[in-house]
Amino acid sequence: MAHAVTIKDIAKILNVSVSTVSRALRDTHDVNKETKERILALAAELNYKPNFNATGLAQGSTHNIGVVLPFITNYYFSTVITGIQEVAYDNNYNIILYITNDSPERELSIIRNLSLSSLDGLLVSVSSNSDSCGHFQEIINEGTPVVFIDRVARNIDTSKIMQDDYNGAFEAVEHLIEQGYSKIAHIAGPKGLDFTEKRLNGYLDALKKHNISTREEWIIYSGFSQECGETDTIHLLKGEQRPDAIFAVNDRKAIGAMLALKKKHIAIGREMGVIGFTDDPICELISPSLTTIAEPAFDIGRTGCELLLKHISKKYFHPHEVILPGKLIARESTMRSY
Amino acid sequence: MAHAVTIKDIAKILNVSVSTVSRALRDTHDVNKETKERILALAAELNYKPNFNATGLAQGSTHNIGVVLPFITNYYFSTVITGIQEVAYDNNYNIILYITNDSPERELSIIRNLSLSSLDGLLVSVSSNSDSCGHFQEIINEGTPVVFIDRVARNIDTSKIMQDDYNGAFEAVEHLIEQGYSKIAHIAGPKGLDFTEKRLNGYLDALKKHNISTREEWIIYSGFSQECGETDTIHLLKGEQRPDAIFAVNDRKAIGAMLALKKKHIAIGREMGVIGFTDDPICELISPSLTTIAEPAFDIGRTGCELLLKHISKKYFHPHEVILPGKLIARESTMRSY
DNA sequence: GTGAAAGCGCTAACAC
DNA sequence: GTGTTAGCGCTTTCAC
Repeated sequence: MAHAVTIKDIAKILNVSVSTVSRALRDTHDVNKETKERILALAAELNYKPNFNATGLAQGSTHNIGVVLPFITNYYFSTVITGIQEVAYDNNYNIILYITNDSPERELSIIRNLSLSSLDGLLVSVSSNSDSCGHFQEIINEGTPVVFIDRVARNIDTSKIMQDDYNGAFEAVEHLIEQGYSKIAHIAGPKGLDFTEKRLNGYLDALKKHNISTREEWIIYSGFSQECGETDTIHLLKGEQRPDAIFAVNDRKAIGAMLALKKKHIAIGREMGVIGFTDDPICELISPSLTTIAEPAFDIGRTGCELLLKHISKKYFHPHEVILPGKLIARESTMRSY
Repeated sequence: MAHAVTIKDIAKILNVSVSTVSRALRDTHDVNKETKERILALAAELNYKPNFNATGLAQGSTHNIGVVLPFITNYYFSTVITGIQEVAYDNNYNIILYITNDSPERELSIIRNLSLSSLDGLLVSVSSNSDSCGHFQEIINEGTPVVFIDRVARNIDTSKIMQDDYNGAFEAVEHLIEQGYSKIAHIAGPKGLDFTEKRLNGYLDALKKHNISTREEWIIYSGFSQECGETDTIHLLKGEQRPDAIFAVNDRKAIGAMLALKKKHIAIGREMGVIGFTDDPICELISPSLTTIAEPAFDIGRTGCELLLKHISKKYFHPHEVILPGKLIARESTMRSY
């Protein structure tokens, strides 16, 4: 194992003290311009890399940030983490990944076992059903900054990055109206979830703005899965009044809706518009392609990481709440001419 | 910022020396059973957690393993990393993620800038087109263990985890034959890629075993995208002899093939069987659902990480090559009765 | 079986 | 502007 070059080596070769080398390398204090250049040159030549364990020990900081996510095997979270990684890498930070499998118990055990001394900060998206968030507050109290992304803990006073669910839904429904649909149903998520309600409100307000009425039975609450989307749609088709468009709370349910419509030989687009939410790559793969509201997953990761780094570097950085807009991606499933 | 409890604190309280505490905690050397118990009890009570920076500095090891992947926003790699994470977490290792965006330049720059002193080992899946792998050899030479997963660097003597492309393809084609298809085409990847060729050979050998002939124009080399799958299929349909089944090198291309068949109103399953490779979740979402060979993504991650940990703990652990089998998932796209 | 002390690589007072 | 020194939390000889 080749001995890694240290500042001591550089100091010896250049006949200066280690502190001078340290100062030159970090560009702190005044160092004679010429000796500084010599040091920098030699460091580059020897391919010197600082030992993070040592810097960490000496100044109580590591270059690690923890990232706690429910899972990463879907489009949304894997994109979020890619955004985080980009910022972290550019700033010479490592990301340490923890996956909770969306289980509150595992989340708790991860947080409890966290070695805070090896973490400068934490980026977290809480598990669903994680009702108590005391464990996060504890960490913050102990001095480790935490930034929430996407799934935030309401009651904790720290920075949060979310997407604009309300306006995304509003825009989705307005798009349907513009395309000439007027009997618009909403297959929603379960009642009582924050972002589900925001999307519902966006739906209601868009209809209101355009003086379009809805019907109670056109709003169906159920789970997030494709099967739910299918069942909900069958239910809608059986109703007294059949809608001519469906706004689904996410792409999965929209796809379920499309499958149900296909089985009933109802022409998607022409007879019944369908719009989703997320912009999973699958939207483009299916036929007809699915109109949706693209969530700013990558930017959520990036912004979250940038904010966390500010919390880390500035001791008294004030918490920010950032809401990022989504973007309508119009495709075939809402084209009347399709 | 609450002061984290250190072995010094424990030592002071219990009136023993720090070395005794250290020894007790790590279960090394002989420590009086009773004092050891007292130490362990107090450590648990105070919620003592070792400072990885300090242990790392002292014994030249960190608890970090680097993971270098081309991207993580697809099903395969996000599942691989979930597997890695699980093993790492169970063994008290952190994973530090690097994403190359499948760019050889970025890969090189990441590897060159790696602070090896903060990494105990490296798990890597090389970028495509990354022809020179000297940078990995350098790292190994400097004493950091490297394990390759999925996309391996052929010429480097270290552990490698791959999936069984040959037998997966063989099984896929044999499945088609069992279902009664006999004119089987293969839409392959680009020529010259390792795993593409293995899948091609599996295809050829399965046909040979069953004394079924193929035709030169039934084997088409092109890219991995859905569009390529579509184009290839249109090409096949125009040919002199129309095949009655298509084995696609991956699910993406299989989906492209299905889209092309739908446009031509050819019944998938009954008139033309289609089989893919990977088992992307989309296989279940589309209609008809897509038969495929499931790649053992999770196990690849897990096994890779386990192997790396062995390399880290045992100085002279001999390199292993592990080939994990895939699994046939029969769905509608290869049902003649569908 | 246990303690004292040196040292891992680096930073930060403090002197000069 | 630069060197000396102590110390971050832990492990590890080396004594006893």
